[in-house]
Amino acid sequence: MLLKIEFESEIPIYQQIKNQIIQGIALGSLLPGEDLPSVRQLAVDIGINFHTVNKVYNQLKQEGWVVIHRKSGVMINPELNVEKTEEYVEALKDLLKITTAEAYLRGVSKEGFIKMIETYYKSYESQEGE
Amino acid sequence: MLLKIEFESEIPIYQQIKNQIIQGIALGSLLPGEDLPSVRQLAVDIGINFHTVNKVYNQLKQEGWVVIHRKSGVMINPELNVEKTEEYVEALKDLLKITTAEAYLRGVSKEGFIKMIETYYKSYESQEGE
Amino acid sequence: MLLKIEFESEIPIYQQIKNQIIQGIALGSLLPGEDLPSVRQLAVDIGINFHTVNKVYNQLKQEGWVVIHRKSGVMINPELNVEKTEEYVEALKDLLKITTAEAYLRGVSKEGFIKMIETYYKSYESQEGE
Amino acid sequence: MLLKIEFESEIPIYQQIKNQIIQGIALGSLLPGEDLPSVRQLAVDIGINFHTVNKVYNQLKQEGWVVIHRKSGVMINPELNVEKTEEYVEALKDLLKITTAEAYLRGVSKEGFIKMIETYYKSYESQEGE
DNA sequence: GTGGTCTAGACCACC
DNA sequence: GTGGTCTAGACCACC
Repeated sequence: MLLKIEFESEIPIYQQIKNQIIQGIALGSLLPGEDLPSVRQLAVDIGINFHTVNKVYNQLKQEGWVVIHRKSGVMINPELNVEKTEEYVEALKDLLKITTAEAYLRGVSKEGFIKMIETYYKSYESQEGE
Repeated sequence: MLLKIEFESEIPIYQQIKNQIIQGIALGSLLPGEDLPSVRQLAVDIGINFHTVNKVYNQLKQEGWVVIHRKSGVMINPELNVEKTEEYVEALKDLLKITTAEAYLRGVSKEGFIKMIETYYKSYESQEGE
Repeated sequence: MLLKIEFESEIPIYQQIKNQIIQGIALGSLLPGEDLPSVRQLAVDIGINFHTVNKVYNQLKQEGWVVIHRKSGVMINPELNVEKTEEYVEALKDLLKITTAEAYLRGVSKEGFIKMIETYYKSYESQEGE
Repeated sequence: MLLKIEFESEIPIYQQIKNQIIQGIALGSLLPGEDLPSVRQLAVDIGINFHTVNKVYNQLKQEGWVVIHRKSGVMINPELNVEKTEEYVEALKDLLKITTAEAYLRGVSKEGFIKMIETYYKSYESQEGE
């Protein structure tokens, strides 16, 4: 698990970490039940304050991606308790609505857009059953 | 052009306005060359500070969506000077990467995801040539 | 809205604040749509650090009790988006199981226990329809 | 006496053990005068540090649930020296106040709440006189 | 003026 | 050694 943080990015550091962990799970490079570095260790590795990592882990816990154990630290939730809630789908639709609008106007073809989606989905699905 | 602002949303108001204007262009409800309300008029209509509208218009101009004339106000850029820059495509890919990862893990099928994309694209393409 | 914090309590300050806000909602002393003090103001009022209040408000938001608006601050969620999820009911049962066990052994009668429950429920229901 | 510890739970392990022993007494599966496993034995059985078990037993002794003899080990207090102290009742009330408030707001009816209480009490009372 | 992010450091509970 | 809580203070985005 290698995290690449862009400190100059407008995306907050804690969000970048969250994103990469969720992507790691989708890609299969982080498996359910797998340990994550401790709050303090990851902070040192990345070179940030441990509170920032703490915030990430707590949000991931709240959303069902990880479980936190006082003793043994943090691990990817063995039962990945995340769902396709109505709320989530609505937020996804809103995001895609504006994203496709701009993409369309900038000349990204429907086919090109869908091709990207398929590429990413394939990279996740290729992990299944392994 | 009717803007619906959700004041409780976590999306900044200026971003909501930008999004809806870009979507309006994609949907054909805002046509190239069409006038937009003045900064002060729109601010009053929505009930926000006119500095916020000012910021929106300036960003839209910066990105090539609108042109601003001191005399005649703001209009949708007749030549829609927006492009599929490498920078834009990279940002789009990054966004889709994390978005598809979470969607996949939450049980949104590739087909379901693509269907959403197609629906939105159709709503934009149906405006073409009119 | 008057908060009474016990600084010597073993219950964390942020938890005490959360509890009292939820109770305030149940008692009708905090109404949906009502403004809460700003993060910094409440911190000053109580005499604690604003980060502690921030944590409270963010958790309350996450659980659907309040909405946070960057400009106008925090208010009780007008639509109180909290539900009787299976997860919640399970946690409630677990809590009541151990609580009743100890109460029973310490000589709290079933009737006495239920009387307490009824008293609290009445205090909440008496607010309905007002 | 079978203890089920959830290591991923946010409830501390020592608290889980305490809870289950108290519930065992209430349910009659642990009888006054009955021997408990030795500190080291229980620690091995559960797979935890023996200091944790030590802490549990000492707290249970402190509260009057068990007696500890250096020679004969730990047993459920034959005289169950626990009482309905004012302090205990106050803490119970505080707990029920916040618990009912949230339950009420999440749509747990008074009747449903009381039904749960009655179920648990019945499971304890059915042991009486045996 | 409002909340959001990040840093820094102290002390604590659990194990 | 692990995470949890709280304080303190800086700087930022939004409005």
